[in-house]
Amino acid sequence: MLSRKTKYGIKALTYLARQENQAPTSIATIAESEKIPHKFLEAILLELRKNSILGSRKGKGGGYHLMQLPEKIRMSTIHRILEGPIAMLPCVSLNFYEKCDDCVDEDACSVNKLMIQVRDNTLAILENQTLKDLI
Amino acid sequence: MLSRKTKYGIKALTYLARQENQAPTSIATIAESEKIPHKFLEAILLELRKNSILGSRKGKGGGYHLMQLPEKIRMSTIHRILEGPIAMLPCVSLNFYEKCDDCVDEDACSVNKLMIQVRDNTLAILENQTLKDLI
DNA sequence: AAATACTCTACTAACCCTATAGGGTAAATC
DNA sequence: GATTTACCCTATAGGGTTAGTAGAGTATTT
Repeated sequence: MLSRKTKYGIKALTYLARQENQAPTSIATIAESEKIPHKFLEAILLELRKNSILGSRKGKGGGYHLMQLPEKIRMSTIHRILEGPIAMLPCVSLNFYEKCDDCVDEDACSVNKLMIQVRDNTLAILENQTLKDLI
Repeated sequence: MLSRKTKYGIKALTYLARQENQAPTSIATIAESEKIPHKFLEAILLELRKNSILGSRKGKGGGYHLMQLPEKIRMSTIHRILEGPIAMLPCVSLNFYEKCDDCVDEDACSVNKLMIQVRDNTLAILENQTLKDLI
């Protein structure tokens, strides 16, 4: 299941992507429009900023804005930042690989093979879809 | 991320599927071979039995056995029993549908559309793959 | 200077996951 | 029919994560 954090994050990003001008949008504006708890959204946008997805401006008229064009922002990137690995198992993850405690032979593991299939498919979708496609 | 419960469950099922005869296999045997905590495995197999995936026999020489041929057991079924919905969001689930609190218009929800794609793809794999394919 | 709005730290309640304990019950074997 | 084997069931506990809250601090614009 997708965490609320990721869900809120994607909704906030699409909100920003729908804005026509580059003017900053405040946390409060996004929170109200998308029905996201203000303080929770605050933390999410901060994390996206630290990962160079968003930029921010303080002071009056400040807020957040996208650092790239919506068509340049892949959903796989967003997923990895907010939700973590795309793979369903650590032993199947490309970016966060970890060996299983209980697995004697990974190549012979039935679960491993199945989940690699799922990962490849999900990854293909998330790499292909950009923020622009979600508008 | 896939829970250990599901992972252990699949491993146990493939172990049973690999057995040539129909003779019952005890929990202890599976637990040792697959390095699964005995008591935890007990609960998992019980759940699979309640869902008619497994049958059991008590007493000496007893144990668990598959109720259907491996090629008849779809991974989507197993996933739904042990892990729950295949969809990443309740509002995207076919079997466990639930409306989102924060969503005003589901048809206009960007996350919803994205996750429907992911679900359709994952589902296709899990419906197609059977226990026999995992051996 | 004052207002605005982002930044950071800390905290909490709730929930789920994993695992364990211990006894109860049914059935096969001797 | 006693014993053993192995399933069946309930309860519980620790740890970790998630979701959300609170409040003070800091930077910037008007």
